Amino acid sequence: MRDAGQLSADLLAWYDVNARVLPWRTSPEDRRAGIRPDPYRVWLSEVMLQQTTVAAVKDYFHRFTGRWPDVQALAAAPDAEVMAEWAGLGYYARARNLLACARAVAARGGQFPDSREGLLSLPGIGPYTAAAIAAIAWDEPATVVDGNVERVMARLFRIETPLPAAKPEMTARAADLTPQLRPGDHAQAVMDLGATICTPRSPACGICPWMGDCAARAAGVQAELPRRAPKAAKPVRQGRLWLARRTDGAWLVETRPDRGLLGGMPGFPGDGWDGAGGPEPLAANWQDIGEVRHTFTHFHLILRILLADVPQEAAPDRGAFLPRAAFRPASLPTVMRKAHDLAARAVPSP
DNA sequence: TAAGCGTGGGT
DNA sequence: TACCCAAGCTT
Repeated sequence: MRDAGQLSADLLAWYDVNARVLPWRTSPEDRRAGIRPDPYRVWLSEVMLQQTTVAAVKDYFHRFTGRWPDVQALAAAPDAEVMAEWAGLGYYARARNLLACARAVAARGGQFPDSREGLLSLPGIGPYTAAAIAAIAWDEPATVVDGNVERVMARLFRIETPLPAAKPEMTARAADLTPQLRPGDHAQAVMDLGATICTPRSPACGICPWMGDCAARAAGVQAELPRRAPKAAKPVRQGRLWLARRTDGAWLVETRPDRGLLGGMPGFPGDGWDGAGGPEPLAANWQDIGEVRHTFTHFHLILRILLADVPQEAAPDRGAFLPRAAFRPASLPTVMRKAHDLAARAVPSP
């Protein structure tokens, strides 16, 4: 295999031609002119991209930056508005940490820390995101290791050790490859390579700039790497969700606890499936209108949906009625939106 | 350290 | 269909 300098040079040449055009990236002309991207946009995109596909992030990124163009604007936003804008993207702790981080940065004058250590101390910024900001926004020779980099390193160096045990070795290999020249472009180039050529299945080795260097390719095992420890089967949980609709069209909604599943998000009162539920929120003529199936990261969920039309003076024990004009299904987490959609189809609104 | 934490698209 | 997995972080 050639040395690290040759590998990085070929990768950067490939990237100069094949870099993906993404909303949070600067244009090729700006890159050639040495213009760095806005750290706020780099940070926001990196947090959104944690365990989330580029396709899913794009619209959210546009809405967030359109509404909150800088970190001070985001820091000043009400919690509920940010959570509502994040609804549907998942991993809602990210949104809570995003706001906490924005407010910490705003409190220090709106400047993100320029060191990896400083970035790591902020909420929601871990080893990957700190390195990504340092490399992409500051052009520091930080080594980013995400799922793409793990896969590329596993194949290039034929690392047979399963993840996550192999992560330290992959990090070390990736660090060896990180150049002093254009480290930010290098970091993005490895990720683009993993996303577009060195893909999980059917990698396009024939057009890979590292084809001749790849140990897994030489051995014909590229499609089998990286190996992973077997995953535990998802259990099935069952429970109920109560959807109370007032005669004026208001829905009974409660804000979930900050910690735990769907933390900080609005939802319909439930029981028996999330450890945060309770008894039915009010006495009513509940009608079982069907079930909602939803899969979370670590369990399958089957929910019976109970719907009731209740009088204007109904006084719930849990949650509060959200007026029709203020109720937007798009501001609910997906499982709750599914339940609402079922109810809206089941019985015509008053 | 390992579990908890969402969702949507691809195969 | 069922499974994989995606620019991970927190506790």
